Amino acid sequence: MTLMSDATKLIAVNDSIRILQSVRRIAQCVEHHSKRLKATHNITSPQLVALMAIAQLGPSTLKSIGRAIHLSSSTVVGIVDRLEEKKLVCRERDTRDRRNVYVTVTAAGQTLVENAPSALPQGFSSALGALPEDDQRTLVVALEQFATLLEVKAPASPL
Amino acid sequence: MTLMSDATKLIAVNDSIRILQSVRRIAQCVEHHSKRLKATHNITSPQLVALMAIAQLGPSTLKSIGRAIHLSSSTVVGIVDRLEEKKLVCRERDTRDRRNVYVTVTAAGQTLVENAPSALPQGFSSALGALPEDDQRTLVVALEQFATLLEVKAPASPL
DNA sequence: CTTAATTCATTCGCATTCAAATGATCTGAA
DNA sequence: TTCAGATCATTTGAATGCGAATGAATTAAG
Repeated sequence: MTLMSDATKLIAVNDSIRILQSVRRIAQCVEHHSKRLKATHNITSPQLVALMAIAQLGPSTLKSIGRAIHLSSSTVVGIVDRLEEKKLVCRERDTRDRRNVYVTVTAAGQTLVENAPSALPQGFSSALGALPEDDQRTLVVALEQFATLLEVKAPASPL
Repeated sequence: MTLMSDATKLIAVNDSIRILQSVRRIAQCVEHHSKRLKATHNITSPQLVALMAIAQLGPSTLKSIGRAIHLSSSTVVGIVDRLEEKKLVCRERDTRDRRNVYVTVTAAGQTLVENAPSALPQGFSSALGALPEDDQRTLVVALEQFATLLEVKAPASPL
C-alpha cells in the first residue's frame, strides 16, 4: 500500500529523475569502456559479460543466458552470433529436445576468460571505494532492492 | 589516493558487478516503458526526455541538449530528427553563427509537454518510496556521486 | 492419433547509442 | 588577409536492445 502526500510524491519524482540521470551517466561510461575493449581486445562488454556467464554456467541455452545476465532472448542471439564468429563459443543443438541450443565455451574462449580484461570501466571499483563506507553498502543493496521492486511494479519480462 | 587491501578490492569488484547488474535491470524496465509510451503516445522515453529538456532550456543547440541530458551529439541528432518528423520541434539555423542549429518546441510539442505522460516507468517513484527513508536519500545522493566520480576516473566525454 | 497450446531459437523492424570521419563555419595568429 | 585550428552538425558504420512475428519441436488434451 503506497500512501504519499502530494509533497512526498513530488520529492519522489524529482529523486526518480536524478536516479534515471545517474543511471544514464553510468551507462555512458560503461559504453565508452566497451568501445575501448573492442579496440584493445576485440570484444565488447556485453559480449564479455555473456561469455563469462556461459563459462560460469556451463553449456547453456540462449534463454538461460538471457536470464542470467538480464537480457532478452533476441538480444542474446546477436551477442552469441558475434562470439561464435570469433570462435569463442559454439552452438550445439540438443538431440533430446531439438528446440534447445546449447552454447559452450571453446578453448580459445576459456583462455580469454582466464586472462579476461575487466568488463568494468577503469576506475569503477575505486570510484565506489571513494564513497563513505556506509554509503557503499547502502548504495549496492538499495540499488538492488530498487531494481527488484521496479521489476515487480513494472512487469518487464516474464522470464 | 586510493589505498585498498586485496580483500577490499575483491569486495569492491563484487559490489561493482552488482551495481552494473542493477543498472542493467533498471535500464531494461525503462526501455520497456519506452516501448509502451511509443504504442500509447507515439513517443519514446529518450524523445520525451529530450523534448522536455528543450522546453525547459528554451531554443537550444544540439550540443547543449546533449550536455543537459548526457547524450552524445550524434545520438541527439537522431532523436531530434524523429521529434522533427512528428512536428514537435523545429530546427532553425543561427544567422549570426551559421554552425549553430537552434531547436525550438512547436505548439504541438508544447501541448504534449504540458499533458506529458511520465518518462518514468509506472511504479518508479513508488518503488523508491518503498525503500527505508534513510536508504532513499543515500541511494539518490550516493548514486549521483558515484556517477560523477566515474566520469572523472573514466574520462568518457569532454563535454 | 490429432489438434491445440507451449516453448525455444531465430528473424525482422525499429530506436538508441557511440566514435570517427566529414563538411561547413568561425576565429585567431601570422 | 590568409590559413590553421577549433567548433558545430551531420553522416556513417557498428553494436546493443526490445517486442512481435515466425518456424520448429515438444507436450497435453480430446
